[in-house]
Amino acid sequence: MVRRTKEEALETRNRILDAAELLFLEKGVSRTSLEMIAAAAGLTRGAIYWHFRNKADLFDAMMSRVVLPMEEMAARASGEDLDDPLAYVRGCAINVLDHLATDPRCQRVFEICCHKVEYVDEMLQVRQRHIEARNNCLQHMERGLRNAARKGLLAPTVNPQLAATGLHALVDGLIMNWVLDPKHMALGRDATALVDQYLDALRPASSGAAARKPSRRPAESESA
Amino acid sequence: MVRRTKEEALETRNRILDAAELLFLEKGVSRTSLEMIAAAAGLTRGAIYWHFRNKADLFDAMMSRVVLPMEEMAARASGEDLDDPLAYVRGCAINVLDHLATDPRCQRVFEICCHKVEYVDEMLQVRQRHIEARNNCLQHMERGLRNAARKGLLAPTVNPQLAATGLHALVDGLIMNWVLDPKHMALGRDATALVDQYLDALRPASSGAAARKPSRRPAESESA
DNA sequence: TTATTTACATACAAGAATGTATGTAAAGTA
DNA sequence: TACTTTACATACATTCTTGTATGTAAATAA
Repeated sequence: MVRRTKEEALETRNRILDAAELLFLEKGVSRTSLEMIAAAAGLTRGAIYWHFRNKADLFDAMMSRVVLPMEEMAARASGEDLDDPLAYVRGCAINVLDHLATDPRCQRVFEICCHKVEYVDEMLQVRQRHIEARNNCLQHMERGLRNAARKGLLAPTVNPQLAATGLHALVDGLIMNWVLDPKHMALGRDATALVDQYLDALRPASSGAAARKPSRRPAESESA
Repeated sequence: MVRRTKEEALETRNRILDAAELLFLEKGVSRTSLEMIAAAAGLTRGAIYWHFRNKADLFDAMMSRVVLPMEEMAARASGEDLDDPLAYVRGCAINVLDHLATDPRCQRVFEICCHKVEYVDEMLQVRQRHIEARNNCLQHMERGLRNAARKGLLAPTVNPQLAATGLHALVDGLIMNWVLDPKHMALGRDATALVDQYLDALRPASSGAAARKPSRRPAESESA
């Protein structure tokens, strides 16, 4: 057998992850054998066991290719020192939705982790990671909204914690529903309007919607 | 072997479904063998194959015990002729959340269909059923909001279709997040406030929040 | 009462997946 | 150059699971 150089080995690793991604998407994680993945990548199971401890480890690596960049993105944007915390929160929400709407790999992996895997045993740690990422996201949002409230950018009746929970649930719900059935709704088109609609409602009556940058309004449905 | 009467057979069937529900929750659907389910119900696989064609059929029956009542509930409430369509929409959203928050079987089954099953092959029909139920729910909501708009209960800037999408995503997101980590948030407590916060934002500026029945506001977080 | 069907239990056949152990040729290293 | 390690491939043993076929005793029907 021709032994590969380090670069080629890394390429092999990525070929494995690519093959796994497609097969997980099509067959589900538990019905995809390592044999199938190896064959799809033009290898044998030996190669997979060299690069990964087992299927859970492989799954984790596949997830990381998509999740790590997003977590880093979230970590970089502290949003503490911005003079418009609401714009930061808005950017967070819209960035995620836009990224999902435009990146095919992100779409595949989201579909897999939403509908093609069972969170039991070793997979529970993936779920735990999801929970922690969510809590982190919620904290960022709540802090942003709290800052906004302090600057008088929110109506005094608004509870920042509740508003953060609501906004996060809205974005999460949009993601889930779009992943469930992408052709039912134009995520890239409506996402901005939906987030803005939610955020506008939090603003004090005086400022209205004028405080943010304009966004396209989606066309009214043609049904009666 | 003592052959059972019809009632006893139906009891057996329910025992199988109960056992499956608990095992699916604990082990995930694909890692739960029919042998395990049979043993947990004090039976053998023969009994399961008598009552169900295969695991997918059993899973479907388990889902139906929870989903059928909810679908019937949704079907009964047309909401067409109510003089307050907004109250109908509000009731829809809050009922689902309340039901989830109080019914343990609903909680288990939601957890299973959200995180313990892979939607591939035969399971795809379960997913399709989910999509159709969602579309139906969205239609009801949109019609309710459209009626509300006609009666001047909504601000003229509100797009009923978009608002329905948003409200549904909000409720869906709340469900998903609560199922993901029930102890992180008090669904029964905050659900009402979150739905009301969303719906209040849709009302014309004049009517404000006074148009609906009062609801408890959750306590402000104690953090700085 | 006899015959039939029901509601299961038991037995069988057969594949499929995993983990590990071992083989191997080339890349890297001293 | 000789040795070691890398990056895989191959082979093996074992365990699970499914579907079906068949057995059977009691309930039900005629």
